[in-house]
Amino acid sequence: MPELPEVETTLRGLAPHLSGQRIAQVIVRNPQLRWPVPEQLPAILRGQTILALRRRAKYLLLACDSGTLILHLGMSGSLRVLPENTPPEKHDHFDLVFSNGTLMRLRDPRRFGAVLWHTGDIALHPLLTRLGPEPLNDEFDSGHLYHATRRRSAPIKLVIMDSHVVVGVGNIYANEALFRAGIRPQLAAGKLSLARSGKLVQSIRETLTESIALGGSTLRDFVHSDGKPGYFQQHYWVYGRTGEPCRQCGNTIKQIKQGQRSSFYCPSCQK
DNA sequence: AATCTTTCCTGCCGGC
DNA sequence: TGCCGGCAGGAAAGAT
Repeated sequence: MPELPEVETTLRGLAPHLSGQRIAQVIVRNPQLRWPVPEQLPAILRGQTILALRRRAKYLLLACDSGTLILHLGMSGSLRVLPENTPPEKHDHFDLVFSNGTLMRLRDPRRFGAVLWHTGDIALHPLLTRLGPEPLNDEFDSGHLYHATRRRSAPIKLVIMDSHVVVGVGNIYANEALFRAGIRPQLAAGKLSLARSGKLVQSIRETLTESIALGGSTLRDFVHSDGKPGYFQQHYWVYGRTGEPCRQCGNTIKQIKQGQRSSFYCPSCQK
């Protein structure tokens, strides 16, 4: 499911096909996503050029002539570039059709994704203003995490998944990063030492960076792909491995529930 | 029927 | 008393 590495991979796959393209037509087959796709959007976007693409948290931002198109993949969304006459399938809700004969198509079976439009400074959009730092930027460091966790009784796993603390850490990578850092998911965040904050920051960075690198290998198939772009198999240390032996020490991986989500950890490697 | 995925929102609680 | 932040729980759709 789209976590930050998948979104970053999608961005890198889309960028060469979309930047500089003129939008000839916008097709909204089902506007009922997480929020309704703005009714005026097709009229607004027609004739505009995509100037640049970037990512903030798990939002894809397409800068156009008069504003920014905001895309979110939710839990099940995917984007791909196709020839413009490609027939849509059941969950294909939104197309940007370009004047070069291609289109960008959003498929989202569970419809928790979003297509929104913002004029003016994109950093001021309500969804973006209160976000914490990007996990791969320098401002996300041991001091930041240490300060963000002081006097917090919530489990550390929930705090690193809090987008006000740091963006882009979803359930899979939260579990993997905590294993890598040797920290139990249920540790009260306020009890994390400065040194362990640094270790966790580094672990989050490495976990995401390795996953993005893995995703890069799928870029070749981005256009005309039948598979899900940016969705790749990988070798998890703990995620989904309940009852299996720890790859590091051989003890049994445990599963618990935190904030209605599954957490996985090795009771001997993580303290 | 339960589970999984993201993230915003509601409501309760305690502190000042 | 009112406001604030922290936190738990709930909600959305569909495949399995």
